[in-house]
Amino acid sequence: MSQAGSKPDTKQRILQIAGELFARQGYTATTIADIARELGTTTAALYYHFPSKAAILSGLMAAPLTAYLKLLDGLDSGAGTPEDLLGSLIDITADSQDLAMIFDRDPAALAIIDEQLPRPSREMTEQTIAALAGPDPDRATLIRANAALAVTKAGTLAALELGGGTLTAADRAEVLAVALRTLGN
Amino acid sequence: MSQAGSKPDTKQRILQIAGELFARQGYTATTIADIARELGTTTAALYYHFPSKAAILSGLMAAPLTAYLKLLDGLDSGAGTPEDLLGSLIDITADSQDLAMIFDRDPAALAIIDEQLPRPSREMTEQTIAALAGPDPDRATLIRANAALAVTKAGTLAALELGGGTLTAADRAEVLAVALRTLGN
DNA sequence: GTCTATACCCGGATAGAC
DNA sequence: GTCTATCCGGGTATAGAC
Repeated sequence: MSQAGSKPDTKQRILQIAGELFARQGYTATTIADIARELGTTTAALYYHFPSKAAILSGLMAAPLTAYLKLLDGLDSGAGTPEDLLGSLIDITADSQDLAMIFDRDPAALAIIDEQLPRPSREMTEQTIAALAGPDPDRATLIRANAALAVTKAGTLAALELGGGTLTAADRAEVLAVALRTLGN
Repeated sequence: MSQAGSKPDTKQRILQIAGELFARQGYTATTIADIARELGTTTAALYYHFPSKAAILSGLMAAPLTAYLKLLDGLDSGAGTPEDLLGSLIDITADSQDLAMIFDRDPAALAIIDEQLPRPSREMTEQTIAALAGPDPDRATLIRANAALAVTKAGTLAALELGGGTLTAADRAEVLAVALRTLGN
């Protein structure tokens, strides 16, 4: 609860700073000292707000990861066209921003995340590919599914950069169209 | 020159082992001890063959990096259709295998590579995108160029996995076709 | 060319005062 | 809630014998 209105409480500032640094330098390469310096305090002060470096990463990942898990649950229930799925993936990527980069980048970070995940992230990716590829896919279809998934990530990140951090409606539509075309039709 | 025929000299074995480990765990996360264990010696022995961990990475990157630089030089000379370029990118990715993953994965590894590169890798990527996008690209074209580049990487890696480490002619053709379709035409 | 032993540094984390 | 001081572990790298 703490203060009601303004104060951008320290916890949030830490998360924001860490998010940027992790995205730019990677999780492992970013030190607690880096974050503290940017925050304007000492490393010890950080540990009042978070019990560990891994906890900061978790705090950062919690929301997007929940969204992704929810999306996958929806897949089991059958519903959803490839277009819906690709669109959701674009939105999750855009919302997370920095996170999208960490996700399949720093293996050390992945290991930490995997620990507190109902199922390994690897399986989550495979399930996504399977949903995109449809039943009984041949090699070419699997390749296209992998390619389409890569397009949602790379395309969204490129669009975000072009838009200075925001994903415009037009750019979103373009990324989605390209991803669909990559997938096959 | 050392022994003529058989002996898979230690230097090469180290490079091979390191390549696999770097790809699987990332450069930073892989310790000299990991490599030594796999090699069946101690860490000290490694330093007889390589002066540093970074040197191992460099030894691994030299060939594919040269190929990539040469490819970019060709771009300046005007020649080459997008199809040629995408095809070359697929081949470089397939040849390097492990390396493709390290490339834009571990930022620490990137920093090491950048040190001994005529120009920063970031510029190299930008030049590649520019070549794919063509002159005076609009936003949509830039997004597609980024997407197509991502497809060559993700598609090739997926195909390699399906093929158990080898890129079949059919798979190569499929990846290329998909990348071209992603690009626009 | 490989070993044992160890120096050295850096990063994460803790203790306890203020 | 932040500080100073410090511990501790792990990882790179070196010294020197064999």
